[in-house]
Amino acid sequence: MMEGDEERALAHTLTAWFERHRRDLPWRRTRDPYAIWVSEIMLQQTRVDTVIPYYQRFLGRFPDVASLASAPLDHVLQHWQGLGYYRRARQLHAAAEQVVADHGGVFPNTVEGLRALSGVGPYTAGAIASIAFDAPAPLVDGNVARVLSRRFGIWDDIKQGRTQKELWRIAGDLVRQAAPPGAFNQALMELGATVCTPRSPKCEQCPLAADCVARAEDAVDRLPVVGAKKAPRTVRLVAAVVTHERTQRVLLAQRHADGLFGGLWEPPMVEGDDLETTRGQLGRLGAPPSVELREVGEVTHLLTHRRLDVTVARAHTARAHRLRKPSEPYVQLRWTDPAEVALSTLARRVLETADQPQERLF
DNA sequence: AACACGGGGTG
DNA sequence: CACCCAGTGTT
Repeated sequence: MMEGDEERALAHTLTAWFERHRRDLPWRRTRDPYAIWVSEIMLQQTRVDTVIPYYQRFLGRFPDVASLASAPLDHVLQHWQGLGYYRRARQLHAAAEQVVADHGGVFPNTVEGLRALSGVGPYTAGAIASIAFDAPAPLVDGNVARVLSRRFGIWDDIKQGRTQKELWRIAGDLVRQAAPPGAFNQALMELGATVCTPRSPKCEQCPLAADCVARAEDAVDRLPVVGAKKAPRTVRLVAAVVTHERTQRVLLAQRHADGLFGGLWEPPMVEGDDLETTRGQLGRLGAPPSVELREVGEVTHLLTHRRLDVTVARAHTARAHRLRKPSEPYVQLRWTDPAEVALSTLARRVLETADQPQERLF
């Protein structure tokens, strides 16, 4: 058999399947590299259904790379609030400036050129190169890793560097025999997203079932192999929601650009669980002294690597005190309307909890 | 190689 | 509740 025949057959089968079963997604209605880039950044570790409304709003407000590059970062963050991994928004903005400044507003069309953009790693570079420019560039994401590990019976931990290297090699062998490469890469991911799912895969609908090693060995539910994950650490916090009585503005703090919820605003939070200590800590943060905090509720927020148990305390003040420069993790304090700034989902939930009317216990 | 980084859908 | 998602950058 000629070298590459098996790859060519698989690629053809999968691409043909994709033509019949592809979902109609907003970013599949364009060949604009900018729009495809935005979608790929949003889709990092984020599901299609979550991304769609964000993508629509974002493209409406920032229709091209120039409009994104010239927009204030705060506006970009506001359109990102709730999506998570906020560093992506900052890097997207920085990369837009890169494209305008270094490439005259024209997107790079090679993997190497794309890789140089902030926030574009090996996956995203392969995605843009293949989907927007039809370059025969491979890509491996969670879906592709799952499909390939099952189809070829790969029993090594897919998180390991060596296994990843092997997966990228296979993906490369396949995409080089595919036409067009962009459709093939999307087909691979689409299969993983809709048929070759992590649990309860629909093997009876799978175009690759006949040649699937995992299927043949009745091992579909044991592949891919993924190493054990660490349990998230629990952190106890107190959030202080201080409202200015006349204006109803709230004391909000902006987080440092690096780290958790980078660049977003929230009611000041300090580690710990007792209100007395919190009051002192707030002073250290530059907040008004001696506000009377009253506990009004509890919010539990789950992240991949953290569990945040937040006690929500509320206070009112008659005067909007002059604010000092806060200490870490905050960079600035402001009396503001929460609707006017970018909030994390945690901050939103804290504010909602503080807004609930207090019920008497009896 | 390990870790930080959000949020939500799914079984 | 556990799992994991169209990953990247830092340490």
